[in-house]
Amino acid sequence: MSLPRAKLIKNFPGCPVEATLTYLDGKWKGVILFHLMQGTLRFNELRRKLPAVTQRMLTKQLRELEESGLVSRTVYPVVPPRVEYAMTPLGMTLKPVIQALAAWGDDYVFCSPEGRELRLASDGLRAPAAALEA
Amino acid sequence: MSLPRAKLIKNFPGCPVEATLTYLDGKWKGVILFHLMQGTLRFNELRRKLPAVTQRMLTKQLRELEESGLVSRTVYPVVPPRVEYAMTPLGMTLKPVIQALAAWGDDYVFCSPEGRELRLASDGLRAPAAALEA
DNA sequence: GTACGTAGTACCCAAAAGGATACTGTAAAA
DNA sequence: TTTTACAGTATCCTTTTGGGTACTACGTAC
Repeated sequence: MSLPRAKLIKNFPGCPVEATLTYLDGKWKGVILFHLMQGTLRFNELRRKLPAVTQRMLTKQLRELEESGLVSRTVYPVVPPRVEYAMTPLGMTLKPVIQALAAWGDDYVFCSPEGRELRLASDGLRAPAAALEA
Repeated sequence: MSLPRAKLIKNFPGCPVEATLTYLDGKWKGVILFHLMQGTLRFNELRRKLPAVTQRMLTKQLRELEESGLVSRTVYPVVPPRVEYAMTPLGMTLKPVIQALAAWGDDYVFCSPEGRELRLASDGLRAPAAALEA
């Protein structure tokens, strides 16, 4: 039988947006994907890149990404253990999405230790990120 | 004093991605933004577009979007009440992000009543969304 | 013989998110 | 006279998420 996907999406308008967000959800998935985009990493390498996340949490998020099929986990049967995490081809298709998210964050979110703030470039004294690089 | 934003981001690599996700987080924000992108809506108009969400949840998500400055809420002092929700200029800057999310969802997420599934176009019998439209 | 690095699990707890249900007040329509 | 639409609140409850701490096994370096 054929898959009436288009019909389903018309019954749940906005579903594709929500659907994508479902896979990026979880406190650390965004950052993990961001880092893995730039290359394979071992468990503890990732851990060092995310000092704030606990071992338990990192494992959990990675398992979820693995289950979605966005990230692959390769175990080398050596001792001490060696486990490598990498983006799958499917995961790589997220690149434009991650880039869009990063670009918006760069331009409109002001990140400080006290919290986050959101504003239009024209609102404050601040120039957009592009201008800062110059 | 100048704002050392670039430095902060370098200390929290991946932060811009996470930062953006923070504002899209919440079970219904994606869909709400998706709909408001296409024009102003009254409370109950939105409600009808999202049959699955309760009144309490819709209110909560809208208040959060309002507090972020992404959505505006205009109350007309008439009876019965009339309240309109619209994207702010800041909210409108999210358009490319929402589009990227929607595009990816369209191409790689298969949405069915039983749940969601993720796959590469080449993996299954299914063609990418673009092909279906033809 | 003690400590370190590797990649995790197991167990417990607190906080946040989400959801069901019932209620409000006014005006117009049936 | 009862019902409907509007835009919510209030209260309570369940589920999910996130975090802290301790523990494992193995081999190597000190």
